[in-house]
Amino acid sequence: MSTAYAALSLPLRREILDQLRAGPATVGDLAEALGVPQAVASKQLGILREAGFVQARADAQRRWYALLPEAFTEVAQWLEPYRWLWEDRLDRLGDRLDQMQEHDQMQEEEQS
Amino acid sequence: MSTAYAALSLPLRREILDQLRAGPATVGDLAEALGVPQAVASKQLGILREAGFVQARADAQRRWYALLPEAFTEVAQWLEPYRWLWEDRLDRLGDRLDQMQEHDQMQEEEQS
DNA sequence: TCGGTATATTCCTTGACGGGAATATACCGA
DNA sequence: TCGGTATATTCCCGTCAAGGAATATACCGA
Repeated sequence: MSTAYAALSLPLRREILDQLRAGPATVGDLAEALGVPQAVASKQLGILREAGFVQARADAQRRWYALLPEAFTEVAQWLEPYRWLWEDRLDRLGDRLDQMQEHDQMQEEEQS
Repeated sequence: MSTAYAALSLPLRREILDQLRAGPATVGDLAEALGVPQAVASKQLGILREAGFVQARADAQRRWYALLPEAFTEVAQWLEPYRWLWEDRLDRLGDRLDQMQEHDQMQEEEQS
């Protein structure tokens, strides 16, 4: 359960991460939002924290959990070499494949 | 073990995928390249196939396994909404460190 | 100090996975 | 048809994860 991938293997943990996209939340908030006992939420948050997906900031008795780039970056980087696999299949329609020019000239393209 | 994420949780399976980036390979090839028994390779390939990462093409007794976009796309799409997390951190690292305390203020308590 | 609140941890049971060994299945060439 | 080759499947076992229940820990307000 140490790796980031293993942490993502449980749907509940992915739901927690999805939930945290709305902003930091406490264990109780997440437990209620996802309909699971407090102990379960706490345990899974511990695993997500250990894997580097989230971070806890103490505020008296409560812990505000928030997303952390760490593990996401790890997964994204592993996935990167496979990008061609699905990319030149998704834009199969426009043929305007100017492949991988990620952070080069991303000034004004908000009308995608 | 049904989801793509669960399939990625085992290092050996990720190694198989990495290996397949070089092109299609047979079970025996992969087993030898990764130093595992044939049965182990076959079993893990079955899991990867079930998860949609690879595809098997029969050629007499051998099976040529090749990468398949399916599951990669699934993972990539799930990861996409989190992209801002690590992107505007690689770009402007060091300025956006106060993202997670929008609606509460810290009162200089690093030594309590 | 004393509840009351919020979270973490432990114990326990059930179920599933990973890997080894052996066997089964499918196919080739002669 | 008969080995020989390549792969899949089954059985077994050690290990570990998930969840529930209960408890422990830490902190607040009065």
